[in-house]
This record gives sequence, structure tokens and C-alpha cells, in this order.
Amino acid sequence: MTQKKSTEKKGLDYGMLPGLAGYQLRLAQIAIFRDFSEALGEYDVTPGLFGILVIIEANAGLKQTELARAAHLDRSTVVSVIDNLERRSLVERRAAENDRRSNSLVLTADGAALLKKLKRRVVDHEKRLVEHLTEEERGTLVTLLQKIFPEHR
Amino acid sequence: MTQKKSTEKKGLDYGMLPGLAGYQLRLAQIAIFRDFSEALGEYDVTPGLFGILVIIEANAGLKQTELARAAHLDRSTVVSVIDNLERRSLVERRAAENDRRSNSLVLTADGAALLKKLKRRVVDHEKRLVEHLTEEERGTLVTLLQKIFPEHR
DNA sequence: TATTGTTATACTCTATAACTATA
DNA sequence: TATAGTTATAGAGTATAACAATA
Repeated sequence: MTQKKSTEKKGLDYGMLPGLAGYQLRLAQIAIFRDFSEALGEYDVTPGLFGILVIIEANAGLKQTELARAAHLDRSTVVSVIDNLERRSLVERRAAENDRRSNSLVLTADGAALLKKLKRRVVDHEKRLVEHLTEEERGTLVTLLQKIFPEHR
Repeated sequence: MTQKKSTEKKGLDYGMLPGLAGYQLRLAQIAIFRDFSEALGEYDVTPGLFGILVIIEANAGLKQTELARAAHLDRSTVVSVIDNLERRSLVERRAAENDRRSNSLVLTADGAALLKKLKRRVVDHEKRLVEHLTEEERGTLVTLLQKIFPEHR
């Protein structure tokens, strides 16, 4: 009931959707995923995988269950993710000290080298992403999002 | 290299992730999806399905291909989505006028009635979502997201 | 008993390619 | 030739449940 020019030919009416933060978040997510994949396409690394590599690098030796919690994944899902990264020689499962049930996850040299390249791409991607925003707006956006999901206390 | 208190026991280091708008968007998305599903759980409607119902309501008679473009889905994906909604008697495929290849999509009476209920839930969900934001911050957030993904020109 | 990693399995969402009927 | 919808198929990404080894 907001827009009147309906018989114009192309533009559909999105109803209440554009006013919903949840919907805008969803759209932004889609745009981001596509640009991210394009930017890192040749390396076959999704946003999720990138995040996992960063977390392993920043917490060398962490256990699979810890990674699961950090990445909001089930333990069983982490198994296949690490299988994947280990197959590609980016990550290694090491025997953990003190607990023979656990694995300690570390980046291999290859993994660390790749991550370095990925980070540069991601920074470029991030710039593209917010290129229509001023530096201040970008900061505001991150702050507002953190308020919605206060994970990093 | 930003945080120092690493041996504290629980809190992992997220490296560069928290500063990335793309990452915060991703986290917010996860939180939203979970709360949305919980809010509409008994109706078995995802954020995506909700959006599709809204678009069909706001553009009664639109064709499947038009819906595909609007919802960023492939034509073939729309087929199963509409199969699903039609099976649940929420949407109807009608013969389109002027073109016997196309279907015209409309909400059924049941679909319209359900959507009315869903909208109330979604408004509540949205309130919860942004409850840590002021009204002004909420407006700012939507505006900033629209700038990232300027779909609604 | 509880926890870690694993397996087997399945479900959702999505896309690609080839087909059909119309245009 | 081109387009609308469909089918068959496949691939991510994810979860649940049950299990063996270890705590």
C-alpha cells in the first residue's frame, strides 16, 4: 500500500520487505556472498571457510569442538570441513597434549601462505562492499551489527 | 595481533573477522535466521518463503520468471518453491492471459490469511532483533544496508 | 558417566542442463 | 529462434543419532 506506480512494466512491489532490517540484511548477505566468491573464486574458499582459517591461525592448536562453537557449527560438520582443508594440505590435525581424544588444529605452511593472500583479497572485497559508504558510515554499520549480535564481548 | 589476553581459558581470538562488515553481516544473519525460525516455527515458513509470499501478495498475478528475478532465484528453483506453497494451498498457479506458456501466481484465501498472521510475527521478530538499537539507529542500519545493496531504486 | 571425534544418514536450498510447449 | 515452465540431477552446507575411544 506504499507504492502507486504499479503498471509501469518492470519494477515489482516489495511490500513491507524493504523496511525490514532482516530483509535488508538478507539481501546484503546475498550480494556479499557473490562478490566474495568472485574475489576468491580461483581459490575455492567461501566466506565460511575463510573465517575458519582465520580462527585456526589466531588460535593455533585449538580443538575441533572449540572451533565448532566459535564458528556456530555442529561437531560433526567440523569433521567434514577439516577433512576438506586437510585434503588440500591447508590444515593439519595433530595429537593434542594431555587428552588423547582431541585433535589440535594448526595451519600448515601452505595454509598460512594461502591465508595471507586471501586476506588481501578479502580486504579488497570489503572495500568494494562498502564503497558507497563513507568511512564513518562503515564504522557505524559494523557497530550497529555488533549490537544486534553481541558475540564479541 | 589486536588482542592480547589470549591465555584466558575460554574466549577465542577472532583475528581480523570482527572488523569486517561482511563477517558481522554473516553473524547477524545467523542470529536472525534462528530467531525468525523460532518466531514462525509452528508455521514452517523460512525468511525466504515469507519474502516470496509478500511479493506474490504485492504483485498478484506475476509470472514465475518475474518472481525468480525478484527473489534472486533460478527459474527451476521457483518451480519447487511454488510446488511447496501450492501443496500447502497457500498459492495458486492460474492460467495467464495472453500467454499460454506462463502461469499467474496468486495467494489463495488461506495464503492471504496466513500471511496476515505471519506479518504480525515478523514485526515482533523485527522488534526483538533491533531491541538494542534506538529507533534512529534502526533507520540508519536499514539505510546503510540499502546503500550496500541498492536493489530498490 | 561425560566428552571428543567420527560415521552414516538425511534434509534444505540451490543451480545446471536438457526437455516441452508455446511465442 | 527465443522464452516459460518443467524435470532430472547434483552439489553445497548443514544437522541428528548412534558409536568407539578416552576422560
